[in-house]
Amino acid sequence: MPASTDISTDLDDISFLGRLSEALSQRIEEQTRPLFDEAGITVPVRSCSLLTALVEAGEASAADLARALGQSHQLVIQKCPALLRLGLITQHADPADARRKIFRLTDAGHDQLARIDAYSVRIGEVYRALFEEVGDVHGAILKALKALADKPLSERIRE
Amino acid sequence: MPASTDISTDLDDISFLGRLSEALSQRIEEQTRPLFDEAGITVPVRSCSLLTALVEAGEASAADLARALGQSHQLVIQKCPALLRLGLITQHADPADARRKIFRLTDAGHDQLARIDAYSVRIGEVYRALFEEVGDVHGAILKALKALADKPLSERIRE
DNA sequence: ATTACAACATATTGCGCAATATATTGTACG
DNA sequence: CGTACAATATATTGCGCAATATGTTGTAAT
Repeated sequence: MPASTDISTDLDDISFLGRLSEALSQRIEEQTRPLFDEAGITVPVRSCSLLTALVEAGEASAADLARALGQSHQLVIQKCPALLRLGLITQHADPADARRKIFRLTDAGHDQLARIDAYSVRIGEVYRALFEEVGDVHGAILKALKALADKPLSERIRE
Repeated sequence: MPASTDISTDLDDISFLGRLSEALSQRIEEQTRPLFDEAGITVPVRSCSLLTALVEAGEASAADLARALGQSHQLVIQKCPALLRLGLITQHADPADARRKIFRLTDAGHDQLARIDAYSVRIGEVYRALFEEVGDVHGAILKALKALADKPLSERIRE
């Protein structure tokens, strides 16, 4: 838990938006972890999407998962050991390609995914209600990301 | 730079909002650093507010700065060595209280702050324009933070 | 005065991620 | 063929932060 929940609203602070969105990210993760614990979900919050991608693919290499998730290959590789340790996935050599190592969900992994699925319905409702309360954070952030990708700050500042 | 700029828009992904806001935070920092370099600003993007707080206080201990910034005391302590190395601040023992160590801005620190100040005007304009383009991300995130502080996910999910 | 406690600074450790480097294996082209 | 290159996995390192633990110094209560 952060030492304070006070967030500067000062526009003069150059990095304000970065710090704001980081604060939001932290608060969400903070509040999600205990809920997961309560629901018997041991999966790291940030690896849920990895498991989802894996169950959809049936089996996949780290590189496959990275492509499916839009994450870096190294990041996937770094997440997998924890999931192996938790017994949620297994790793096998690919007989057809000695470079690849294939991941599969274990029964425990499927069980966890089922719990997550059951949970995600409810959580989706909560977020939708939150959005109605405070405005479409989701959409606004997406638009901001797209805008910054299309025209970076370096361009914007020269106009 | 992240391997991909693709962001999942899937509401079913439980941690989607956290990952979205983190992505935004990263993109902003990514794009801000080169601008700083170009403007001769060596200050770590995330320490700008620390310098600002210090110049406003004149002199301050780490605990003072933490209170002013709403950050944890330890975080301030961890940031200061880099600023000392950059020659932007100095550290002195407090003659009145042997527990405290007092930080002050150096001339180089003031110079950096002046550059940042000059920059922050322009950058404020850019952000305001961005908000008009994509909606009030700033305000939406603030509202979401406040809403989650007032009523955490754990409460919301039980309704 | 002594004792307990609060405030402060600091070190250590761990987490999640990025960046870089390296090694291995497959593929395509000369 | 063999040589260059692409793809894959992995280790190492560094950054920014949180959490925890420790030691020191001031303060207040008895």
